Amino acid sequence: MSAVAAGRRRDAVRSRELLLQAATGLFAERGFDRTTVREIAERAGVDAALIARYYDGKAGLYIATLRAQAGDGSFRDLLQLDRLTELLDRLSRHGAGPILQAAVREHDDPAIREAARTDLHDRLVAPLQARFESEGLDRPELRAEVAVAAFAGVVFGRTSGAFPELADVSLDTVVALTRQVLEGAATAEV
Amino acid sequence: MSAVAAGRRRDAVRSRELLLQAATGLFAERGFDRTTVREIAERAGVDAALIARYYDGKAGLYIATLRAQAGDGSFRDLLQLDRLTELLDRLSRHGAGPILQAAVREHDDPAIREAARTDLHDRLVAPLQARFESEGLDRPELRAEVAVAAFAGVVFGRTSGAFPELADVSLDTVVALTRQVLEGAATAEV
DNA sequence: ACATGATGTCATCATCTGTAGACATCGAGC
DNA sequence: GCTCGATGTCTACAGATGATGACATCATGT
Repeated sequence: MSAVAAGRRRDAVRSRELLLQAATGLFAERGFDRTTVREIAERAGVDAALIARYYDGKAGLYIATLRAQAGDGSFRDLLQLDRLTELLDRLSRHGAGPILQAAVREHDDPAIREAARTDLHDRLVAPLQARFESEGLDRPELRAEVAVAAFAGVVFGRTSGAFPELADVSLDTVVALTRQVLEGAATAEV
Repeated sequence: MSAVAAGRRRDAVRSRELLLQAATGLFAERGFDRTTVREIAERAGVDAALIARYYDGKAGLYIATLRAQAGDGSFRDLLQLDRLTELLDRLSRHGAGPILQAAVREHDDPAIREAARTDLHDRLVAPLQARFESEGLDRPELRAEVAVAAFAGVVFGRTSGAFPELADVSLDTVVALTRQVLEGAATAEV
């Protein structure tokens, strides 16, 4: 019988997937540094040594979660209301995720730095930049970067415990506020 | 001869001060977790064991740096141009510092969490809140929190390495952009 | 059925980190 | 000059962490 078709008790593909999902959740909740390979393995119900085997270590697994997230959504820009709403909702609930974390903290591992930087740019900065360009604004990339940075600040602020009001407010309200903050990056005279 | 008046070879006050300064710099550059007591001691030119003796451990030293910064500046709000300029300048140069770091990441130690939260509120949120109140805006505290969170995002974005344009741009330009971002939090309809 | 590669498990290592305590040395007051 | 508290230095420990390799077990093709 084909191994792929049957529900195998030993299934490398499945183990990889379990690790990837567990890692995605934990990295989003606690960040890269504060997450241990043993925690990931425990949540995945898998032995920790498999991280080294299948992902060449913790850093490789982190990059894999980046790559996985990279394909999960559209590339619409943050100023489209549904996009902003969806992102704020998901990120407030499950944690900021590896891409936004790169906006706020530099990683030690150069491979991680580069992968995160690329993803952040492609998924969040570039779409906004394109919009600003099409609107004829000057310095579109700079404006897009500022907007994404401010967006990251709001997202982290919602989960950091430092802003009680911001943490408790309704999604719609945060969306309205954040939208106006992003507009600020577009309308500033530079 | 009085011990305090003379330049003593053994001087606890001086050792404490050296540790505090070294810790302030390192915590700002790398954050709490990534800074080790041995690094702090080395930069201070002092033995690491003195951290435990004089500050009751790493967490105590961190809180001491918070307290020290708490008294170093005025309590003007971020929308005063000179205040915004001064802060953006300093934080871009020396790193975000412990207070803003609390805006973005939750600390493990409850004592640290509480101290950082209080300082963040008193020094940044409350002044903005007062301004918004005096302008007759609704939800002044929420607006102030959003503004500070966005501000933190911009500051971290400048040093995270993820935003090349933002990192390189002149101080005046960042100030103009950030100011408009903060205004967004004030003008949004909620 | 058997050989072989794939997959999983386990024990262990090397390193780093914060902390504590023993010990040494200095300096002020008598 | 001596004593004793203050200050500094050194070693070591206990826990955590990422990584590694040896070994066991399963599944597949023949």
